[in-house]
Amino acid sequence: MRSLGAGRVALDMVGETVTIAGWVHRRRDLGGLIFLDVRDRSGLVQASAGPGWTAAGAMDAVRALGPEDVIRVRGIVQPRPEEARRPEMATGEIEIQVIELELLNRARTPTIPVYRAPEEELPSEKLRLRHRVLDLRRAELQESLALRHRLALETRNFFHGHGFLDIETPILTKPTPEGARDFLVPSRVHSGEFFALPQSPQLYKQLLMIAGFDRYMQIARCFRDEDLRADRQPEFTQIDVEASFVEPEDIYRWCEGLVARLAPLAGAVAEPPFARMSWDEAMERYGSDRPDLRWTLDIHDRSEVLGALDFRLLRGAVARGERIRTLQLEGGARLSRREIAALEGAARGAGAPGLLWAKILEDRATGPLGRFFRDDTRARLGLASGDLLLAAAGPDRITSPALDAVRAAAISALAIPPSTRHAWAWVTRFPVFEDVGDGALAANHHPFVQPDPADMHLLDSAPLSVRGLAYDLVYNGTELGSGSIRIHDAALQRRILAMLGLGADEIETKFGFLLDALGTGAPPHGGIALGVDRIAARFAGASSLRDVIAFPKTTAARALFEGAPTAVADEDLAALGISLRGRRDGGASG
RNA sequence: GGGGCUGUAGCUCAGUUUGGUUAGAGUGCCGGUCUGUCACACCGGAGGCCGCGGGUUCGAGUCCCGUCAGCCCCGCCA
Repeated sequence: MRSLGAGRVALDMVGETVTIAGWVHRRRDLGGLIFLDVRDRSGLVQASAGPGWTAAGAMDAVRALGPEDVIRVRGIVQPRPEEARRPEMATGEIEIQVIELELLNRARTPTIPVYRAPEEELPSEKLRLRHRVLDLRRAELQESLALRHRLALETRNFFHGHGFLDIETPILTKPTPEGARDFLVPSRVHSGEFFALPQSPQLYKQLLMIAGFDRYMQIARCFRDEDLRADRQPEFTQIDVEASFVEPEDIYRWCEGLVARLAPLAGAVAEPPFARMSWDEAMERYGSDRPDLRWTLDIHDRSEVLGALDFRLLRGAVARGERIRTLQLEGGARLSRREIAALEGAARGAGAPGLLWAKILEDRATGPLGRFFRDDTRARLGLASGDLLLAAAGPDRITSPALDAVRAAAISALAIPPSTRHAWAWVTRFPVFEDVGDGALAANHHPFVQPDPADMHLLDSAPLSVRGLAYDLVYNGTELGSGSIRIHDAALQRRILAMLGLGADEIETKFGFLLDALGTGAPPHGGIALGVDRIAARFAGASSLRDVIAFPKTTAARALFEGAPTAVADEDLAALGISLRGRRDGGASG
């Protein structure tokens, strides 16, 4: 139907007759001479129609074209006149002189424009999602989805090259008590019973290890029925990896090798080995388990110096066993009161009661904290004239997130240049448990993380101090992946589940199949899952996952194009043995 | 579940602070002129449930209450 893509027409084809097919991107009608930009996935090319080379009938057809009409053009590749060349465009040196034009399909005037003038705003996201086929025709989204394809292809090739098998796991699975809410799927055959869509293939990949598959990978769709964010969709895609007889180092090596091959596909850089940092160190130095290491600015514990000042608030904090932690900003004294107040606002927004500060001037220190400085305070803190000291006092669970937020705000306010553009890091040794109050424990990650053997003696006495063989891959402050070595011992797995508050019966009902499998001779194993949507969004420079997903959901978890979810007919529910409680919307449709 | 922002022509937005005659602009669309345009240019025209419902008022795009939708955030979620 066509001889090549519109964007592939090139200068060395001058004189050739070509046939292209695509959409009318734009038409410029000069009267006797008409120019068309013809677009397909490969790009744009200008077609010109004029009486010297285009028959009268074709001329009329060109005159009648509107945007997004689908056409086929046969013509001769010609160089443009000298003064009409556009070297900045891929096909700007040439044009196709129209001999023949066929209208393949008429388009109604697009509700939202595909063509966009320079600096013209995008239509609202609501309309972009409702008219997604038009939005997807834009070069940016075409390129984002093409990037996703290249990432997926390279990923499969990489793991294939390392002996991994791509194995599919079920979409209809067993509801899990832990973690996120499940999407439930009613079983018609077993009325009153439900499948769940997988939150991840976690248990299946462990079962595959136990079954002896050694090295598994899958680009897997995952589902979590939780509220959305710009970086969270109810269905998302993971590069899911698991291997047997491995240690964390093996996983790091594979992931670093993978990322080093993926990054160049998007013009990013990843140079292994990546930085390593324990969770404790990340929280201590950056207040976050996913620190943005493009900036080296870090947090210091200044309890000793600041707690000794005649400042009741700080003395009290230290007396309670709390700490005073600071960020010291070189040149930060140039910030205005208003700008510093914005930093304080960042701290408050993250849950801190406030933020203390001191401006270091030539001969003195000012501000609510600077007023209390002693003669030697400045020297003991290593502060220089022009610096700004920001301090937060309190328990770490308050000061860490607050200083993390302040750090980001300060970097932005002072326009501190990053020391690198691509900061990759492993954050390791996450706590196995988190405190959910009243002495109850929850799994910090999931209940299958292998506790560090060195911490095993703390399991009963100080479970919150137990670190796991768990690790996150962090890129520029975004968590792109998360994994761990798993528990392969049935007794330990049972013990951990019990610590999480599950009764013996519940453990058997919910996890009996796993424990049973572990008892059949499970190899030591571990793995990781990398977020494809996040990787693609980061690499494509997209601010939202929606820009790297063909048909994403809105923040209210709706699909605007096709209109899902939707009510269903009563008879369909009846067949599933389901009746709805209370009112329901009228628009039931089968 | 909670907080914030937004909703006016097909699209992008003014107008809402301080209620007042006929709600504007750009672009797109329709018609016309135009042989080197590429945001073509020029002339003319059509196009509005001011998200929806209620209230206050002589009078509501504008004020109040409710509601729906989109986006951002907290909770939630790795």
